[in-house]
Amino acid sequence: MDEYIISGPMRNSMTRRYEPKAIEQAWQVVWEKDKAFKAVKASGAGKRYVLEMFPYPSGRIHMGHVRNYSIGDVIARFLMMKGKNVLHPMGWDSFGLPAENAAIQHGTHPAAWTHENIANMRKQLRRMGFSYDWDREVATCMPDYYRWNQWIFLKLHEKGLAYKKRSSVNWCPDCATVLANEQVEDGLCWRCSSTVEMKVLEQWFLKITAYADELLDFTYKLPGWPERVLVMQRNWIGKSEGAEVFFPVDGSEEKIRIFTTRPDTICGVTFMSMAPEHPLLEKISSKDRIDEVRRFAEKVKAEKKLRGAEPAEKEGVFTGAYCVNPLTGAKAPVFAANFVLMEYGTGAVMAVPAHDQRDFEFAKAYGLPVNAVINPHGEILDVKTMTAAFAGEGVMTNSGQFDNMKNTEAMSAITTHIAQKGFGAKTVNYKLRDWGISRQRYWGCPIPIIYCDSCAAVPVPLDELPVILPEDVKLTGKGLSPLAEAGAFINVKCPKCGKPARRETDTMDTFVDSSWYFLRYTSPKAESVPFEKTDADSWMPVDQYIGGIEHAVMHLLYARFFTKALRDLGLHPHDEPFTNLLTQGMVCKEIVKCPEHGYLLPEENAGGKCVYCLKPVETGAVEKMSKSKKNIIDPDLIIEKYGADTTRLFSLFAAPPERDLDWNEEGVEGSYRFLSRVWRLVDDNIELLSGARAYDPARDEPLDGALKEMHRATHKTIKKVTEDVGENFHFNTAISAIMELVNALYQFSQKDDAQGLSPLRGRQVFKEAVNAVVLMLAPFAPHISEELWKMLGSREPVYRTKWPEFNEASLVKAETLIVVQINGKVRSRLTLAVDTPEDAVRRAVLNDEKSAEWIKGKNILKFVYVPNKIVNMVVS
RNA sequence: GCCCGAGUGGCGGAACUUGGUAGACGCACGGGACUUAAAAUCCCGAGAGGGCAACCUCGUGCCGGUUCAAAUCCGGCCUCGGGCACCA
Repeated sequence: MDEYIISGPMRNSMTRRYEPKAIEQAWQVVWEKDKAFKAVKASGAGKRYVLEMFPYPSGRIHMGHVRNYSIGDVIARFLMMKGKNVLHPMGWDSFGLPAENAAIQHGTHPAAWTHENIANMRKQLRRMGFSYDWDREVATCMPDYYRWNQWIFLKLHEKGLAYKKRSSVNWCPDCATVLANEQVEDGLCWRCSSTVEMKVLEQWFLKITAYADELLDFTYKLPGWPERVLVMQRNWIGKSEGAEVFFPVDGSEEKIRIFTTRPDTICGVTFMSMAPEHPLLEKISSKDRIDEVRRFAEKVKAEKKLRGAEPAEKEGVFTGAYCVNPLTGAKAPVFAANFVLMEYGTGAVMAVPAHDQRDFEFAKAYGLPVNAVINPHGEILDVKTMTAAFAGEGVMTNSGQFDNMKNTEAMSAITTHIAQKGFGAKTVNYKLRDWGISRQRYWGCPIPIIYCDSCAAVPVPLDELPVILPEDVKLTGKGLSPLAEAGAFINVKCPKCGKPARRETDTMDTFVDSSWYFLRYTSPKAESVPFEKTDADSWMPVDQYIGGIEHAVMHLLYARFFTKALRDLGLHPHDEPFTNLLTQGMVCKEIVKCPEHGYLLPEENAGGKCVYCLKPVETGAVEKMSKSKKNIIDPDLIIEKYGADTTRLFSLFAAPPERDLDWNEEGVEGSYRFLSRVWRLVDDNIELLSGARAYDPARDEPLDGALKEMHRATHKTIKKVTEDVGENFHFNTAISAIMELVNALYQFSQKDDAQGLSPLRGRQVFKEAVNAVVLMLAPFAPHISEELWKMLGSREPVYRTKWPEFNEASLVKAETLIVVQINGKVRSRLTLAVDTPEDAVRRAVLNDEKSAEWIKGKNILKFVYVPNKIVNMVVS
């Protein structure tokens, strides 16, 4: 065998190369066979529910998934090793539009396409070695899941929290279908580029506004959420307190209802602005103005569509009507104005140009009067010279009995006055709208309602659930929703009167599916309830939720709403679903472009040249990986080349979780190199390691010299990694700490004298450190850890092994480095015994040659000593 | 416009929670060892400028402040990224 000695230090014929593929597959089989990650509630240990946002089964996982799930897996595996009862499930958000599009394009059935994708992605996730309890897998497109969507919908309907109303939707006349907001690009249909119209349709809504206050209040009770997500949710809910006031229309019985947050400015009203589509305009506009008002409304409607988000110039038309200020009796002209939104408040705004910038601009454009009612403290506003509205605080003026009050006090005084006089009342307004869940789509959860000519909208009886989505439908992408053409599905008998009736053909928004899946995971097989109360009670809330920031508002708000609504249905006792939220950054990569062939995939770039025309490529900005920019890396290719452990390790090492991560393959190689280095550390020293047990500071005699230092470094690293992983998710620094320890072990392993591996004690210290490295690596790179752990002679797999503990006494140093500053600049470094008293430190500094240079001939003004750390001597 | 977040070597990032050696760890780079050679591996070097050297000066977006001491705290500004955007 000797002729097969492999070159390199300390290699011998027993050496095994690090071959991730074989190891990883083998351990995945073991974990699966052992049901290693099955969540079982055992008494005594605390529960931890770790959850990553489940994926849409698009067909293949992408780097965003890899990152998201690697983060979750580190947390889950760490907690398992810490002895917690961990629930770590995975499933599929498997209803949605891409399945229908694929069906239309490729002639497959959405169900077949989806199931194939799930099978494929499940395989990919298993290849990554994530610690999921696969027995709890759910797929929202399966009847055993979506029947409970329907059940919950009916329960909400019973409570009046699901209702139907007319509302406008995006409508593509060419495709004859409704489009979601995100499918409208610059006012055009994303598929056929026709101009999208607004169409009024009957839609089902969920009354999320009933929970607006609670959803808002709890944003102040979620310390484990990133502040920016909470801020976004608060903005979205958009609560504002103010007053509702009625302005009678002069010469009419009609009253204009307005909402204002500034009742203090009511005496400064000089005109009224109303949304162009406000229904009252038809009634109050004068005969000679009505046509112009209508034309204006049409024009604004058309412009809104075209422009999308950009704000327009302020425009309006006079309606010919006047309203009467209920407080002052003054008359003010009524305008239809393009900046007033029908959707918010009451669709009508009292205009106070002196104290509102929009009203000010409008007044200037149309030559309307400006009337100041608040003076800034110590100043008097001059409406003739004002160039902008004054929106600050001040003292009331021109407001009759309220003059000389502070405007902040006048707000409530005037509101009270208005209420007493019956002109209006204090009110609260929200930007949050009820959630329209009707989708004219096939691949979604059918809404369990039957329409009967005699009984109207009748809920499907609970015992007839689920309403199964029929499989035999034509998918053309044209005409009506596929369900509307599925006769066998539509035609039913009315559950109430038995007469022929029709089923609802709309399906639910897929956000409904994802609003409670975390509850279903607690008892995924429950057959008579959406989830068992006892299971939800004990596993919920999710302790750590991890996902992309793109869900900051929609999904996370809907999930919070459902949690509260289901609580109020008595299904579980929790107020909030997710105690801690981690929003991970995007995975980005440099864009590569060929002057002739446009964006290039990484594999189309051969050493800086386009593979098609050999022209030099241009490299652009680092941007989020996307198919359209072609800056994507297929996780499978990376796993194939380097293994899952390397893929995981790199995605955790290259950046902290919240920050964007730039993908670069050299970095991946670095991670691979590190794992190989750990492998060799064990493999090259396997005989030494098998011949020794680990040093145990609790039982064994104390160490000194290099052995003590090695031992101390081990425990220092355990402390650092435990904190970084367990407390603040600083995975990148945790990994770098392990790297440092490995570097130190390489140094140590090369010392074969009494200060190294020569004495048995040295080998025991070495083994203690190597054991710690392997265990600490386990959450990041679990396969190699298992393999090395076995090589180190353990009979128990890592997943059943406890996380290493650090020993406080082992951290204690005999000597410490004192940095010496003179006038704030580092001039010397002294190594002194720990806890050397201050006067001894002072003497040491004065005796120190380097320091003395700088002190010589000067007066010592001050001596600052931070124990065991630093000295700063101020001299002059 | 408003609200967040971030600016540190050639690059990703560390130190910011708790003011105390700025640049850990990794990548890229340079040097050495091993090799017939290469790869791999192991070791060493490296913020910038100056000096033969010991060392010195400067240095965390900019300006100022607090402090014995500031990347870190405070005030003002600049740039980039994100979110909201006529919300009455």
